[in-house]
Amino acid sequence: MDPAEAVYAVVKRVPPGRVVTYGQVAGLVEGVTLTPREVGAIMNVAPPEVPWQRVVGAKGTLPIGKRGTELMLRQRSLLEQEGVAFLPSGQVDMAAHQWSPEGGDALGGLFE
DNA sequence: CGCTTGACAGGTC
DNA sequence: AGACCTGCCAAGC
Repeated sequence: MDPAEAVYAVVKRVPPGRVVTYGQVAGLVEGVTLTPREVGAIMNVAPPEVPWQRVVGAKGTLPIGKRGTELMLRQRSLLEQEGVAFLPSGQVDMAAHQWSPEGGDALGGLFE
């Protein structure tokens, strides 16, 4: 299986209003050895059908830096539409929105 | 074939 | 709290 498709499959499992970290995705992908960097590189070329905006840094940070804030603003916009709360610092509220593969909705109560 | 770079993560200074 | 270093694996040059 191509690493890229494996990553897409994982990201697609992330429900709206939830986010995962690059490291998490890297660890969730089975059969393929990946690193957070690989995930990022793959996200960069992810097709529209993949909710790449739900993948954020370990601290809820958005991939700002190389690409400029342009991408970040679009990502924040998409996430806000899904009900994701952003901190004043411009990061995702991880405590309330980080997704767990086990049980998937472990933080569901918190989200309400 | 080896060095550099990369939407990261974690620990240390 | 912010800056810096190391580890990770793959792809590009």
